[in-house]
Amino acid sequence: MKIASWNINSVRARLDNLIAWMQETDPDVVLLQETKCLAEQFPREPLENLGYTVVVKGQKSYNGVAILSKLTVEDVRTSLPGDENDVEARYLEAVVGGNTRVASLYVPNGQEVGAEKYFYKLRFFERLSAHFKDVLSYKESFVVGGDYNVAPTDYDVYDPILFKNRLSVTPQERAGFHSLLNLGFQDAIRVLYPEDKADNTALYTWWDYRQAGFSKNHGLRIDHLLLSPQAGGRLFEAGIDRFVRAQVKPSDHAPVWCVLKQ
DNA sequence: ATGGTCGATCGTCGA
Repeated sequence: MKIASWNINSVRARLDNLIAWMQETDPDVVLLQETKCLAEQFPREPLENLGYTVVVKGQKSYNGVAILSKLTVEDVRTSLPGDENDVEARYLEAVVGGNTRVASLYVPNGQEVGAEKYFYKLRFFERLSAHFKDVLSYKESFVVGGDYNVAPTDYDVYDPILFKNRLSVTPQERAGFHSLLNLGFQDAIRVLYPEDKADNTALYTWWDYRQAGFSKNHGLRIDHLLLSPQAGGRLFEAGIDRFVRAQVKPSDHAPVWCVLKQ
């Protein structure tokens, strides 16, 4: 089972890129973030024509997450518990293929360290921890793919000195991400590409559109696939489809994917 | 250096 996650930065602006990438890489399940449209504006039909069931949590202009699956889809959940006043479309969960629960996650960017949105981001991690504590008690494997907007360590940052205490790398944000690992999740990329052995500059998933970030490889690793212990035991392969970021009219993020046995 | 480049939407916000 191949599961891929991609912050697409508008599914309507990027539909051709999405279809070409899916035809080339043939994932069973795709987790999308920043689809940036209402559910009724989502381009379902061309994706259904490729053989995928399409599940959407939409929002006008901002955010938006989706799950595309060639496998059966059951038990869909469309929001993250813990704040009934939060209407932002950032979380979608479903069971695919009967034995694997997946979630498409778009953690708040945080805007600026200390801003109101920054604290919303930190609270969002607390809500994720509380919800995942529950989900990890279920029988099926659980894979959470998405844009976490956190570079977990300095190995995930092209210039750690420049980035010191900036958004996405503050100790508080990293603690939020790490609290998920402490629940028992594994970071799929780091299981197969450990920090001390890998070419960490090849593992970035986001590059700023501005100042030619991609051509200079000024990147961050902020998109992740977290695997429950059961899912971790099935891990066979993982990678980042960096070539997608080099194409015409790209998203500022590259997809991250993993293959689980069975 | 407080810029720069995108997308949604159409002046400006969010990233």
